[in-house]
Amino acid sequence: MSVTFNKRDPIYLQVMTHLKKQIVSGELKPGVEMPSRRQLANQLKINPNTVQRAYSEMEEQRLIFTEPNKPSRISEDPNVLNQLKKEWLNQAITRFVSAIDPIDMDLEDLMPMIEQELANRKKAQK
Amino acid sequence: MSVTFNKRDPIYLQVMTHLKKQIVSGELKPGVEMPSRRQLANQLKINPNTVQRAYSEMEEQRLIFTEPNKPSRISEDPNVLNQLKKEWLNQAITRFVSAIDPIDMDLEDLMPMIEQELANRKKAQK
DNA sequence: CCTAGTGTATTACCTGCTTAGTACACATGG
DNA sequence: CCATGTGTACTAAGCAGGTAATACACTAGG
Repeated sequence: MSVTFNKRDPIYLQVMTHLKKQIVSGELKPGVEMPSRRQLANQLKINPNTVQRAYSEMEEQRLIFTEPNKPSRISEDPNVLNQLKKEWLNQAITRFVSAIDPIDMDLEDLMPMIEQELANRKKAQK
Repeated sequence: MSVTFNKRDPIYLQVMTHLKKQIVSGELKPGVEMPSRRQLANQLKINPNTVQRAYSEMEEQRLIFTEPNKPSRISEDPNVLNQLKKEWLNQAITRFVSAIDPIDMDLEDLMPMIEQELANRKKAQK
């Protein structure tokens, strides 16, 4: 796992977003163990407290759960996971439409640009 | 002009985004006078310095220009304006694709949701 | 002339984020 | 039994960025 942080947003939020993305994509499956706070902090070159903040907020959102003295794990509750995907998708669309709205272009003309960008991503992935 | 600010992002950035949006949409036409720093600040219930910061950054980006002791005005340079639209569109698509990428859905299935959201916006606009 | 309105500049304050340093309870493996 | 690794909690410090208060130079209009 590697993340490139921007300077604007708080690190703990970027970590959360990164993890949520992995949950949505299925990279992080329900029930799977998360890296420990200290491990992840070491890996990302950040402070363990910052990871802790990300984790504890995700725990509040029921996305992960922690049994005493054991590594945190991804939630297995289908409701929670579906809700996450739902909100993730919803936010993506809302933001996109909000950005696209002031532009004088039809949706049909945007499609090819989106497909182009999707293709670029797959290319860069390998 | 009215804006609803979120608490996370700096106000001056939100003001910039708001103004850029208006430029992109054509609400703010080239050469038109901007509201004065104090006026806009008063209207948005924020500090004049915050507006000043937004304005001066937009001036650096050549989106507005200011003759001494006169209200700032929207740029009339077609290159600058086209560049803005280009970047705006580009960013919208990049962000959207980045958000949509981890989701296991085809573009065809997303289209109706986008159109739905677009319709909602027009409805709420009036 | 002088008041009110421009833009501009400087300074100080304040909040939030990050880091660091400890400390504690508990479980596990050697 | 003990060393190590979990999660958790608390405090302190510092840093950076955003915001606010104030003052200044200039212009236009009454």
